[in-house]
Amino acid sequence: MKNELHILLSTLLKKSEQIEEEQMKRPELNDLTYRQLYCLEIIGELHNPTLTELSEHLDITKPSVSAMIDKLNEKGFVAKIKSDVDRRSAHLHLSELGEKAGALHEKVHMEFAKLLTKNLTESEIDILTVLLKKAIKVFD
Amino acid sequence: MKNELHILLSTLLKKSEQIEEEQMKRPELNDLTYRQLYCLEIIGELHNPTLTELSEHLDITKPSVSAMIDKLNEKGFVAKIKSDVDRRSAHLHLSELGEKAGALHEKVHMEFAKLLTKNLTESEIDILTVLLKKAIKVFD
DNA sequence: CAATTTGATTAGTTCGTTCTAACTATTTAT
DNA sequence: ATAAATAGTTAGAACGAACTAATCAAATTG
Repeated sequence: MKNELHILLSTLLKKSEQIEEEQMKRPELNDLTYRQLYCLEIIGELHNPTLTELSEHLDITKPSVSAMIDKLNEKGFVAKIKSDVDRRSAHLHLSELGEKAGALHEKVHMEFAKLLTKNLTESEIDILTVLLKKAIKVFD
Repeated sequence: MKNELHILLSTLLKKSEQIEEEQMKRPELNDLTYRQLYCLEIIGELHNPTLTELSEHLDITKPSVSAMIDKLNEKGFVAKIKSDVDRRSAHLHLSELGEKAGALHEKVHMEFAKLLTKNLTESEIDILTVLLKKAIKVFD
């Protein structure tokens, strides 16, 4: 019995991984790799970071980031905008396409949640919410 | 209110991804890549497949699989055992280390479930189980 | 039995991701 | 104003992951 929840959660997690994989194949993502997508995600979170800032957050060297951004730039996902304040540095801006791609991870989670609540009534959703909120405290 | 569950699930999924990432860094995995780990997982599921079978399941060419297996063999995760029935072919066997690595994904899911139920009472776990079982039917 | 098919390998290529070392351009500090 | 620090780039190397084309050896089939 106790094991049952484990199996359910395992199914759940596998499903979300599967949904993500499917989403990665969407043609507008132009064969983005997971790494490149993650990069866009972080750029979105940091709000137009410089190359150095991005490099620190990704924990890879600046030349690596530079190369990666070049590719994302060629593919039309980001633009490098020279700073007026410090003319050595440039800020990374997501294009419309880049924004969409960067939000994909979050979107997958949302889609997943929507799917998961499809078979539940309002009150069941409320109970589930309360339980998960309690369960999740363990992560604090 | 309705959105709250979405956010909770998003947190949950992110946490499971984070746990997986941490597990990947364990030294006994000997710098296995995600792809290599996945390969071990599939070998485990297929029970000593031949190279061709593995190639079909991974949906990559045989030379690609061959190269990958060579690396996993060097690292001590798999062995190639020549078949007695068909002497052209070899069956892939996981070493003890390979077994453990291949089961990691499942183990992460189990660990996650255990963590998640830590703050819940028995009856709460029961309710959660019922709700998730109902919710999960949407995937059939 | 000869011809074809099949299982696996080898050789060579491409691309992504990362590194270090060395460089340019600009800004800051002595 | 010169020296030191910082932002970013370029060049060159290494590895992983994938591909195609060609080959070898064993098994199957006509």
